[in-house]
This record gives sequence, structure tokens and C-alpha cells, in this order.
Amino acid sequence: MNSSNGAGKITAQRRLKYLTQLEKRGTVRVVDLAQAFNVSEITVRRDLDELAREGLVERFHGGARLVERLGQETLFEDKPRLHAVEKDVIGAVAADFVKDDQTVLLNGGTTSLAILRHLKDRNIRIVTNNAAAPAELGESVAELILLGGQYRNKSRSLYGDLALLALSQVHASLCILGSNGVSARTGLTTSVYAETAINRMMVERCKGDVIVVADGSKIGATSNFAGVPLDQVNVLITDSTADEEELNALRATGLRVIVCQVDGEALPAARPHYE
Amino acid sequence: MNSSNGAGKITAQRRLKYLTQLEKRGTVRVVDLAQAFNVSEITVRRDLDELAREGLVERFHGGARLVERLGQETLFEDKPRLHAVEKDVIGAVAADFVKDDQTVLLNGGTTSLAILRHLKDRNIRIVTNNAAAPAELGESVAELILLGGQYRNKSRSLYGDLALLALSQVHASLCILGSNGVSARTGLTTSVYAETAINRMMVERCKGDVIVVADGSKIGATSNFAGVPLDQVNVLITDSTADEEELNALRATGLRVIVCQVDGEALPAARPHYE
DNA sequence: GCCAAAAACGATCAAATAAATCAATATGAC
DNA sequence: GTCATATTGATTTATTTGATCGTTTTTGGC
Repeated sequence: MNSSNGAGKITAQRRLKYLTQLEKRGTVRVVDLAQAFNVSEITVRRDLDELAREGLVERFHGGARLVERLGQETLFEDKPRLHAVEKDVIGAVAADFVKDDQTVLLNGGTTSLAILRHLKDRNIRIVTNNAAAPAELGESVAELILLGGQYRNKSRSLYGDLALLALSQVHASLCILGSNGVSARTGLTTSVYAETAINRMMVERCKGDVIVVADGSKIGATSNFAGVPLDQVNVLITDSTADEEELNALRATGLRVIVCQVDGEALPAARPHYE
Repeated sequence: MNSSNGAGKITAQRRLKYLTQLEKRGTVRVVDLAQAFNVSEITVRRDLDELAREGLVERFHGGARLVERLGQETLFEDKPRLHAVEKDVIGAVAADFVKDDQTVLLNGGTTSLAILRHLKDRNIRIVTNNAAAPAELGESVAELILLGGQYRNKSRSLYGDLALLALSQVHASLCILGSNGVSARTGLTTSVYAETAINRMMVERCKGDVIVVADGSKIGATSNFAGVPLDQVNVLITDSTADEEELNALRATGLRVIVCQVDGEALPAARPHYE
């Protein structure tokens, strides 16, 4: 699939289940996970290493612990811990849409940040108004270009004329937008007025696909301000907690809808002492 | 059987965390680390011994302290902990130059960050290419405008055409620049080439005073790239560890020099009481 | 100063864990 | 179907860790 980072569906699923375990217990051990998921220990280790590379967990000898990101918890309007699992699987799928050597536009919000985690060390250019992006990307080799502008602390985003001016200099191959509300009736809606202009401009500066990412709780929701109309969007990536009826309505508009499974249907045969 | 160091990933990472602790506190204790990292004390001891063997720390009975090498620092370009006391005092003085309702330009680097800390909750506008500024300013009410551009992780700064374009839209009342070297002979010099253009442009976009801040270790030093000539600078703020002879040479060029007193050797036990 | 108790240390060893390599299997593109 | 790639596991080898020893250093009383 992709050159550097192509986690298949089953693999991604299993890794997400590690996260739910971690959220419950704080730490996991390699041996336990191997037994619980009926895979070898080396596979678990590989999984945990990958999660560590994404900055979600911290390895220790024999297991891993959930990395606690303080600072960000209360700041964000949209709480990072909320729907963290859904956002991560959505982020993984969205990241697969980005091919090598492309320039991708990302807007603010925690879902976009989840995508960023899966874009680490890729040979791409990332353009974003997400002021948390530098810290998130860390020492990754991916090229990061930050739009300027006024800083809004609650959403950790940059907006205003300067941001739009910078955006006008950019030609992108792909645009991935997080949204506070996605509805067949009202299109994409946003909770911050200043973001609407950014989002619209991002779509405008993008030659290729426009992808919207939103966890299930946002499907059918309408936020405060009208953003991008649906006919300018090509793909919606969401998760299986989304309302099925609304998804059908969205599909009816011609939108390609990708639903990520977050709740385990394919449970491993042997699952002893968890839950 | 690694290239130079037979330390696996997990061990190496834990040791790095010791270093960040050390940079924050100066010293660490074996028992504390053992508890913090959930490993046995003997493991911590082995780690510290290894760090000591690499010359990064100095062991003492029960713990270790950070050894500050004055020569070459390849790990971090500008170590935040190094001269932290001096930078803070300088930051406080520099912040006093900013009056209400002004727009102030700040460049990258840790000294600028120290100024930012003293500008919290002021009724001003801050324009900067320092990507660490948003996190530092937090919920402050001061208005923060970030220049866009390419992100450089080592210096946490933004640079390039986009940054310059954004800067060209700004009119500032004041400009405060951190610099890697300040010398009567070579003027202001910078360790990152891309920063020189930013610094020059900042001076250009500023109607009022141009203030240079640099801790004592940088006075008389010449870094890699020529930045702003001294005749475009009005004020230099430094500390009492600066070389007096060089300061006189700088005064001779017409520069107004402000020297902040830094009390005796900073002992780990007795913490200074600013703020 | 001296001495004893407590804490920290170092060496050795065994068990657990991780890393590297290679081969088998599954997956998806064409 | 073929092909390329991704995923996984078996095997072997190396690393990491903690327990248990005895030794050294520090601490606090005298």
C-alpha cells in the first residue's frame, strides 16, 4: 500500500484494543496482550513499538503505559480524551490517503492532530493552522509548514487574514478537514466562526480530494457556523458509532463514506481475564 | 551490538528522560527515579553510571547531577536550562520596555521565550516566529500573532518565505531580538541561516526601538551567520556575567547597554525568588 | 574524634524480555 | 490466475532486569 506506513485493518484494530485496555488499566504487559489476543509476543511488541512511535504510549521493559499529555487536556475545547480511540482509527485511515511527495492541508482540532500522528516520518509536506502541530510532530522528518495568524488558545488554532494570506501561497494535493458537525442538511459546520474562512480557503487551494474526518458523535450534528458545502467534499471518514440513517443520507448526496470499525466484532478466540 | 552503545530503545529512552529531569532540577536521586519510572534502584544506578561514563552527568552518593559542558553542545542548539537564571532576569527587564497597546516583535530562541513569560496578561500584541510561544503563553489575554512558515524543530522556530510574507504585513512599535552572538566587531550573529532574514525583516518592520537580548555567555561571541548590523540596534540587555571589556567596546559604538545583576553562583538548594 | 546503624553501592547470577533473521502465510493489486 | 507487499511466527542470540549477597559510604549519637 503506502511506502512507509500501511497498517492493515486487522492490525489497526488490534492496536486500538490495546488502547482501550490502556485507558482502563494505565499499563499493559506484553505477555498478557499476547495471550489475550492470541498472537505471539513479538507481534505485540511490534504493535506497542508502533504506538510508541506515534506517541500514544510509552514502552517499558515488558510492557507499555499510556502517555499522559497534561497541558492539552483542559485547554482544548474538544477534549482530546473524548473519543480518543475513534479519532485514532480515523486518523490512521485518513493518513493512508496521503501519498508520498504530496502536500496535504490540515485544519485545527484534535482529529486533525490524530492524523498528524500517523503522518510522522513520511516523505510529505504538511500545511496546517494547528498550533499544536509542531509539538505533536516533534522530531519527525516530515516537512511542516505552519500558517500564521492570530492564535486562539482554546482551539489551539491560527486564524485571520495572515493565515488566509499564507494559505493563498499554497497549492496542495489533498485536504483533510476535521469538522464539528457533518450533516446532509447543513453540510459541514464549525464551532468557531474564524475557522470557516480557513476551511473554505483550504478547499479552494486544494487540487485533489477533499476529505472530511469526524468521529461518530459529529455525524448528523450541526454546529454554530456554516462551513463548507457538501458538494465540495469527496470523502467522509467516520467510525461505526455514527448514526446509520444519517450516513445513508450523506451517501445519497454522492459522498463517499468510509466507516471505521471501532467495536470488536472479530474478537480473538481466547480472551481470558479481561473485562 | 549497536554501533557505539549497546543500549536498547527502551533503556535509551529512559535515560533521556533522566536528562530532562536533570535539566529541570539540576540533580536527581536514585530512589526518586526508581519510583518515578517503576524500575528497581539498581537499574537506575546502572543507568546513571552509564550516563556518567558518557560524561553527561556526575554521580554523587544517592544520585547524580547534570554536568554542564561549556564547549560544544550538539544535543540541543540552545539549552533551555543553560543560563536559565540569567535569561529570566533579562526577560523581566526587556518586558518593561513594552508599553500597553504596543505591538512587539519577538524572534525565536529561549531568551525570547523568557521575555514572553513576563508579557503574560499584558494588554499588548505579540508577533513572533517562535513556535513554542502558543504553549508558553497559555491562557494569557495578551494577543498572540504567529508568523507562519516552515517549522524547524531544533530551534522551534518558523522561517522562510511565508514567514517573511506575514511579517511584511506587520507594523510594530518595538522589536526585541535574541541573538546567538553579540560583538562590536561582527554585530549580531545567528546559528541558523534562515533566521538572519527573519531578524533583518523584523528590524525593518519596526518603527521604534530595536532591543537585543543576550545572556552574558553570548557577549563577544560570533556565531555562524551575519545578522543585523549594530547600528540598527538601540539597546542591549545582558547580565553581569558578560565580559566587561567587550561591553565597553559595544558602548563605544553608541549602543545603550543594560547589565542585569545576577547574584552569585546559582546553588541548587537555594532557589531564586522571582515572580 | 569514635562507633554503630542505616543507607547506598557493586558484583554475580538466573530469569525475563527484546532484537535480528528467516520462512510461512495472508492480503490486495493487476 | 500472478505478483508484490504486508503480516505474522519460529528460532536463535543478545540485552535487560531484579534478587541476593557482601562491601562501602553516610549519618547520627556520644
